[in-house]
Amino acid sequence: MNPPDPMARRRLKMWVRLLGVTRGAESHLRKFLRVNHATTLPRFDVMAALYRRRDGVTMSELGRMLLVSNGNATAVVDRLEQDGMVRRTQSETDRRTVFVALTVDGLARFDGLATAHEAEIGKLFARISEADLDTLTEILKRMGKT
Amino acid sequence: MNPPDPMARRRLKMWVRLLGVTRGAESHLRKFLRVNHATTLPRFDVMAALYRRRDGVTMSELGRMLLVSNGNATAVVDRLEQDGMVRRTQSETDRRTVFVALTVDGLARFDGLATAHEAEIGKLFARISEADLDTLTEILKRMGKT
DNA sequence: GCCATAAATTTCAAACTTGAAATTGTTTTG
DNA sequence: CAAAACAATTTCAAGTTTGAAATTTATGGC
Repeated sequence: MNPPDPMARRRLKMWVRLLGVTRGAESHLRKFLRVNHATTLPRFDVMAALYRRRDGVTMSELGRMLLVSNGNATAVVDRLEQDGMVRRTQSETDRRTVFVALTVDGLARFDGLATAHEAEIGKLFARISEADLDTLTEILKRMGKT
Repeated sequence: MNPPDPMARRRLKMWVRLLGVTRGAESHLRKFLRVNHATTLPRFDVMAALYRRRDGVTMSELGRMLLVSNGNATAVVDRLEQDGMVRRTQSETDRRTVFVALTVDGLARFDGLATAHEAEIGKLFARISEADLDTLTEILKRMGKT
């Protein structure tokens, strides 16, 4: 009925592997953040985005950076704001837009988190050879274009 | 304070790329399944797992196959069961364990879904060269060990 | 200026996800 | 056998995530 397409089949196999590796690593990181640092992956992701853009981003930009919906960004930022990790500021020139940025506390908190996170990633992928690592990064970079 | 570790840094860069590519593809697939097939990614994942193991799996196995928690598996299976796509059966030899399997309807439904899904993956990753595809799959396979 | 349209964010309901606790059933061990 | 340890699943509360609808504000054409 459907003409089997060998290339599509191979792409599917790749996708299944990709998903497996990513989910496995995410599980590991979630547990690491929870057990060792009493936080979660989404919170970490938001703080990391705000760390990269220290002078603040709008909610829309934040969602775009993390590839999550607007509603999601609002929810996570709400909780981080309650914890005093981030601060919202209304734009002066456009009252629709809201800037989010790390507070001083948030920045201090993230400093520790980022170091630990990087070290954990280092451990998590320690078994990958240097050659594979570079090849993989290159291919992923090409895939990311668009 | 923290000795910068160039290898860990490179592993982190790779991880950020990996996450970006995976999230992007997941978003695309979610939308595809919703708009064209009125279903969701988690539902599809469960049905795909049950398709691969046509004679049924236990709830624990299902969770392990998909790398999700027990509670999650229960919830998605509950909804699929309500829709008549899957069926639960208690084990005769161990009354704690429950087998889940696709119903006839579920199987028919999945047939269409799987074809469309594979074709969409084919399109989604069409830009990857054949060489990259194989290299990537090999590396991911090595990473998946363990 | 006024109105339609567009843009930024929040709100909302539903679904998904997690991890811990509770339930139920099995196995091991004293 | 009884008790303890273990195993499979469900339940539960909290958090995450989505996409659509609602809200508020800006902008462009008339």
